[in-house]
Amino acid sequence: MTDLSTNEIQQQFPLFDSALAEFIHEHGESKVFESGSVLMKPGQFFKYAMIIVKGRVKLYREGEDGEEYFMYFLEPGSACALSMMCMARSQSSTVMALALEETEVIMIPMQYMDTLMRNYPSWYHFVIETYRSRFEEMLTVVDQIAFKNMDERLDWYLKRQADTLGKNLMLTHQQIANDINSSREVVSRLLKKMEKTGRITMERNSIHWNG
Amino acid sequence: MTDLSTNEIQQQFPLFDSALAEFIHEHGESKVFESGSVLMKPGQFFKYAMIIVKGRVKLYREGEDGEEYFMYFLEPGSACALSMMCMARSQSSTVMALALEETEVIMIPMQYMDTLMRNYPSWYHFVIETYRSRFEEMLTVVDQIAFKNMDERLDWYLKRQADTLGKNLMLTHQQIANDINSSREVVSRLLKKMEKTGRITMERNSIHWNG
DNA sequence: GGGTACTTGTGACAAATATCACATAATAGA
DNA sequence: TCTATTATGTGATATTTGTCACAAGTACCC
Repeated sequence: MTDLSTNEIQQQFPLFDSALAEFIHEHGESKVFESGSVLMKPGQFFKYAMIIVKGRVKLYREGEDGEEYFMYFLEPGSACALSMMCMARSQSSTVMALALEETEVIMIPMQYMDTLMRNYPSWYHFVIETYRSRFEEMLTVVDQIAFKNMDERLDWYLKRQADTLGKNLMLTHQQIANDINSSREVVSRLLKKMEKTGRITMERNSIHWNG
Repeated sequence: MTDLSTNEIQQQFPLFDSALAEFIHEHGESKVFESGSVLMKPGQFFKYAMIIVKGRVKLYREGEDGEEYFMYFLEPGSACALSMMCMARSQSSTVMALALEETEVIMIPMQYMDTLMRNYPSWYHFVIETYRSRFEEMLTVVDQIAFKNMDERLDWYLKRQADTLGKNLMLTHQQIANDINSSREVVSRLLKKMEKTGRITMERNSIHWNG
C-alpha cells in the first residue's frame, strides 16, 4: 500500500489508467531514499520494479578501475528500466543509481509482473515506453563517446544537466571530469573556452548555462 | 501465416509455449532478406516486430558524417529489440541492421501486440528478455569506448566476431577500422602486435582468432 | 602477361587528450 | 584572523590516436 492515493499516482503517471493506478496503490510500497543514497547496489537482484514519484536519480556506469560515466537521469513519472529487467549477475563493471535529492519511489514486487502485464495494458505500454526511451538515450550516449571530441561532449553533457537540473549547475570541474571520464585540467581548459564564447558563466563550485 | 510450422517455431524459440508458437505461426509473415540487404531503414516506423529464424544480422550505429560503430549481432532465436520499440523519429544518426547472410525472419504485425502481451505470458517474457540482453550489450559497448584503449577494444571486437561468426574472420583491416571507428593504419599496427603475441594469425582478407 | 584495383606495411608527422608540477584563489573552521 | 582544505589556472611534457605519403604485395580482368 503506497503513501500516494490512486489519484496522485495517476497524476504522476499519465499513461496509467485508473484500474492500474488503483492496483499500484494497493500493492506498491512507498519508499524514500535520502539524498546521496544508492538505489541500486551493484549486482543486486531486483525484487521490485521501481517507479519514481519525487526527486531525481543519476544513473552512471562504473568501470573496473573506478572510472565513471554518466548515463542519464531518472525523473518523477519515469521508471528505472534496469529494475524491470531482472538483471541478476554482478559483472565487473556495473550501473549505479544515486539519489541526487530526497527521492520517493514506489516499489512494485516482481511477483505482480505477470498480473500487470496480463490485465493492465497501460502497464506494458508504460514498460515498453520506458525501455524505448532509455535505449534511445543509451544510443545517443554511444554516439557522443564514439564520434565526438571532448569539447562537444562537454557541451552536450552540460546541456543535459541544465535540462533536468536547471541552468545553475552546482558542479566542480572535477565532478564533471568524472562524469565524462576525462581529467580536471582538460575540463577546466574547455570550460574556459566556453566561457569566452558566452555559452556558460563560471563561478566557484557552479556553472551557469546560458545556452 | 509463416513458412515455419508451429513445431519449428517452438524449436527455434524455446521460450515460446505452444499456444504462442501457434499464434505466431498463424499471424506472422515470413520474409527472407538477402545477404547484404538492410532490414531497418533509418527513421522507419515499424509496423512489425521481427524475430530471426535463420541467418545473421549486424546492428550498427551510423553517425551524422557517415561514421559507423558496430553494436551487436542478431542470431536465430533472438528478436530485433528495436523493431519492438515503436521507434518513429528519424534522428540525425541512426541504427542500421544489415543481413550478413541470407536471413529469414518472421514479422509480427504490431496490431497483435496487445493480444500477445495479454494472452501469452511467454511472449512478454521473451520481450523482456530481448530488451534486457540488448540493453546489457549496449552497456558493455559503452564500457569499451568510454574506458578502454584501442588495443583492448580491438581485442574485444575480434573476440565478439569470432564468438558469433567463427574463428576464421573474413575481414579487411579497413572494415574493422570502420566498425570500431578508428583508422586502417592504427588497426593494421595493432593487429601486427596481436599476431606477434599469437592471439591471431593474419592472412589477406582474413584473420584467424586463436583466442 | 600487363594493367588495374584492392589490401597491407611503415615512417613521419599532427592532433587530441592525459598527466605532472606547481601557482593562486576562495572558503570553511578553529 | 590564521590555517587547512578545496577549487581552479596554466605551462610543459607524455601518450594515444589519427592522418598523410608512399611502397609493396596480391588478386583479378582482359
